[in-house]
This record gives sequence, C-alpha cells and structure tokens, in this order.
Amino acid sequence: MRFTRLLGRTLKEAPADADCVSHRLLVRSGMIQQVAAGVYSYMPMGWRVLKKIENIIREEMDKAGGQELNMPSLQPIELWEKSGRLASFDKTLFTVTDRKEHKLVLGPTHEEVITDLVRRSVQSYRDLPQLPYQMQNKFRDEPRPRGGLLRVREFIMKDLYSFDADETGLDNSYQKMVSAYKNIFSRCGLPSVMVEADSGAIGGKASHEFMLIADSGEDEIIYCSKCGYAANTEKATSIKKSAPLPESRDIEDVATPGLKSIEEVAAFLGVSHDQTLKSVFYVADGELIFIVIRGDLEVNEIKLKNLLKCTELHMATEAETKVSGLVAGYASAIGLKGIRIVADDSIKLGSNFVAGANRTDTHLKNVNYPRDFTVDILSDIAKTRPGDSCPKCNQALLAQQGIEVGHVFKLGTFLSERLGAYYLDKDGSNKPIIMGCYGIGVGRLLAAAVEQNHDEKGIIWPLPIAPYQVLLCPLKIEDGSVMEAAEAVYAELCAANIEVLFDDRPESPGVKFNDADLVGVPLRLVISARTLKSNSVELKWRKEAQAQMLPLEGLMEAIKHLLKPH
RNA sequence: CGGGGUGUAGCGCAGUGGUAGCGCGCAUGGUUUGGGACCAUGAAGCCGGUGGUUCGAAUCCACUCACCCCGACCA
Repeated sequence: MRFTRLLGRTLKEAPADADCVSHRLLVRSGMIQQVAAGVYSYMPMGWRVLKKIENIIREEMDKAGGQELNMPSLQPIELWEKSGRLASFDKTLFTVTDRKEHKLVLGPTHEEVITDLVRRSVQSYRDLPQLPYQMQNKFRDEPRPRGGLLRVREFIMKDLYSFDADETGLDNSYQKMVSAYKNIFSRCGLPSVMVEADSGAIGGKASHEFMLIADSGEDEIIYCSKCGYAANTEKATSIKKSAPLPESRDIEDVATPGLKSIEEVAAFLGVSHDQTLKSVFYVADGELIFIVIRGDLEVNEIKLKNLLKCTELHMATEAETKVSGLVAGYASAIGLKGIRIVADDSIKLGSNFVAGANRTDTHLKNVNYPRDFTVDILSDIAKTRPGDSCPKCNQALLAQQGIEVGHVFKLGTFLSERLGAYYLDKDGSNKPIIMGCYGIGVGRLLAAAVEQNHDEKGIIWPLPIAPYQVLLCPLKIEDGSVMEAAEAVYAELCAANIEVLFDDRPESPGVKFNDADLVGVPLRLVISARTLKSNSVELKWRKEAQAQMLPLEGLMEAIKHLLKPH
C-alpha cells in the first residue's frame, strides 16, 4: 500500500477529548474516527489490525471445533421477554420500532437467538455437542462510553456458545475454550491473565475473565504471587483477619453527639475500625435491606446482588431510609424489626463491638453477635482488598489494573429451559441442553493491545496483529536513484507477499520517521542516498533503538527470515 | 440518574456588544532533505441549533441538542 493513497491522515495533535493512550494514538495514527459517543469507524489501517485479530480468533475457534455462523442484529423483543433478560439488561438495550409499531432490539449479545436457533436444529443427544460462534456488531447503550475503543456502544464481539448434553460435556467445552483463549492472546503477542470472575445474576457456576494488564484498565485484579490465585475484585475472597476477641461484657449506652461516621465514632471512643459495626442500607428490587458489616470492611455490591438474587440494587437514598424510621448515623440491627438484615460474616470475628443505638446521638458499646441481635442472612459480602490474606495460601494479596478482553461462562440450563431448547437423551427422557458462552471484545482487544504496547512516540504493534509488517521509507524521493531502488524493493516485497506500507510521500525525514513511530509498523526499512552508497538499506525494529544495515543483495530472503515467527 | 465542563476553519485554540482570528494541516510556486525545514501566495467558517434583548450578538438572556469529565457509594 502506498502511503499517498491511504485514507486517513496522521495527526500531530489528538482531539482534546481523547483521554487514554490507546484512544489518542489510534486517532492520531488515523486508525479510527469517532462518529458519536461510543461509536467509531475503523479506517483502513485500523480495520487491517482488526481483521488480523479476527483471523487469529477464527483459526483458534475452528481448531477447537467451533463453527462460524451469522445472526441478525435485529431481534424480536419477544425472545428477550421469554428469556427473562429484558429486565436485567434494562436500559442498556437499544430498541427500535418498525413501521407496524412492533418492537425489536438491537442485539447486545446473541444467546437468545442462538438458543432459539439450536432449539430448532437439535433434537437428540446425537446432535450434541455444538459450538457455534459469530463475530458481529453488538449494541449496548452503556451509561457512560469511555476510553475510545475501550468502552463503546456498538462493538465487534466474538461469541461462541457451547451446547452439551451433560456436565462433563460442558466441562470439556469450557476447557477447550480456555485453552483456545490462551492461544489467541499469546498468538496476538499479548500476555494475558485468567482470573476468577463474577458470573452475573444470570450466570451459572463457573466464570473466568481474561485480562490484559494495563494501568488504564477499569477492572481490578486481586492476585497472589505465591500460589497463583487470581480473581476480579468483584469476585475475590480472602481469609478475614479477626478483630480482638475479649470476653463479652454487658451492653451499654454511650453518648456520641453529632458523630455519625465510623471514622468519627471510632476516633471519639478510641477504638479501631474493626471494633465497630457499620450499618448500610440498600434497596434491592424495591425492598429496603439492612446491611451489617465490620467497620473496617466495605460492602461488595456484586456479592450482595448475587446473594439477594435481585436484578436492581442501589444504596438507599435519604428519603428511602427515612420512610422506614431508621435513624441515619445511629442505626443498628439491635432490636430492629420488619426489615431484612443481611450481615457479612466478619461480624463473628470480633466482640464487644460499637454499634448504633437507633437513637440520635447515641451508640452502644459491647454489642455481640448473636447475643444481641439476629440476622436473616450471614455470608461473605465484603470487598477484598490488597493486603488481605489469600483464601488459598494465606499470603498477602496484591492488586493490579486490567482490561477485560475475554469472558467465559458456564451458563447451565437457565436459557435453554426458558427458551425450550431440549434434547432427547439415550434413555428417552427430555432434558434441557447445557450451555456455555465465551466472548472476546475484538475492538477492545485492539485498544488494549495499544495500551500495552506503546511508547511516547506512538504505537508498537506486536508483529502478528500489525497493520503492515514492513514500512518502506525512502528519504528524498526526488532523488531518482533512491526512488528507483525503493520502487524495486516495494515490488519485490509485494511479490513475496510481505505486507508493506510504502511511504512514497515527498516529506522531510523528520516527518516520515515520526509518522513511522506513530503508526507502529514493526519493521522499518529506510532507503536513502546514504544507504545506497553501500548498496544497502537500513533496517530498524520499532521496538528497538538500534538500526542495522542490510545489503540490497538477498534482501528479500533476509526479511522473510526476520519476519518468521520466533 | 445526578454534578461539572466544552461547542468558533479538517485538528488544536484565542476572541466579554461594533467588518472572523492564530498555530498546525490543506492548495500553488520556489528553496530545502537522516528525527515534525523555510519563503511567498491562496482556499477554507450559518461562531452547535432555536427563540429573545439590542440600532447592532460568536459575545448578553432563555430553551435545546451534541460531546467530554466526575460520581454512581459506607449515613
């Protein structure tokens, strides 16, 4: 490809609203263009990268037994009513109305359609397992798109769905996908981490995410450097440290005028945070829930949501708590009636706690569970934080930011039961098909690759996903001999099927070199009067500082050798 | 949903009531050429939209749309 013919110019300055590195560099290098909030066009060069990633994914999916197919983005809303996921997607669903006033949704994912499709095609255990997949645009009206391609409203996702007759089959499919995913990310040249993940309100038993480590990542990964435990913060657990456990004493009032927060109360009474009980109020599907947790810990809303099996959860507003007659700042589970109480199991790890008295300006000392109050549910609902003890080996946990690029779920039979996807087993009985689903955000992966591979000058594409393998860069193209040599090398590279971007622009060396670094093509070949003096070209890897000279004689063989994997 | 911010040439920005500006980029000609060169000439804007105030509005007021950021939080 000739640079002068390429659609999409490089920019010295990125749009002011481009905040994260990948957004800035992808826009500046002319790979993407914003169309609306969270909606982007891929320019030819960006599209080449995307296709490369897609092809690697496609090869690994096929190798694992997947079959590619295509499904519509327009989906009848009835399918979503039937699956019961209309409510859980709620406002993130894009809907359209056709001329007959019939509502359709723009698919945020394709589980409903594929389950319905498989329902029609699969009747017997002999037809299983099935591993259909697709790479298509999905639509989600995110509350807040951000970070360029990292969080968008229309995006390309690879989704594979597994359909198995039994749990063993599901385990098998799941394992196939896990190893396919590992292959995909390593073939892309992108080191990834697999972590335990929350499977959401609908999800089944097991779920893992694949993360690319990057400071700009939205997700926090909790991991153990000793035993290898790794989980999304949403899911992570830890061995909770016990607070002091003195003999229980009699409960007593203590005046705490104007003191409401754990911070204030603990400081006033001279106790540490883990010797207090914190009360928090949530509203789950309209029901006010009273939460008790040890004062040094915080509530993990995802764990709480899963525990309550609710679809909507938010912290109660002042108005919502007032209605129930609770005394904000001084609320307590002691003597409380008519409201469900959920407690974190940390309340057992300590005694003689300080807690609210349900009276303004008053707290209670020496509160003990279960002596002084009861709870409806006692479970782990605390946020795990770095420094906590690893649930497997007790080592102090560490944290780092990651970008979620892949997610695998064991779905179970939730959808097949609701959508009627049953098969006839050997024994003649009807059974729901057991499902799994396995997604990769292709555009996000592209952006994450840039987050992971760049320097102050620009992108540094890993070779397997680079838009071009070679950038051919003649200096001073008015010089007949330079351009003649460059044209000859260009023709040879094309003939050898090497992907080459030919910078045939009449620009100064500085401009060309800076654009070369910005665009991030792995191998740069410079031809100039200087190199021609020794019948050679200059060769430089984007990721390395040093250049070397290569003789024109035998150049193609040398380059082919350099581009060979490993 | 709440809070804040920004809309002026392709991009980045200045312009607080009186003829629409700068830098980069773009076009033409010339001089340059190993890390974002220089000179000259030129094209390019319904100042996000609607309504108002005014002799006069990019500028003041109201509404509206779009985009960006922060918060979705421990009483």
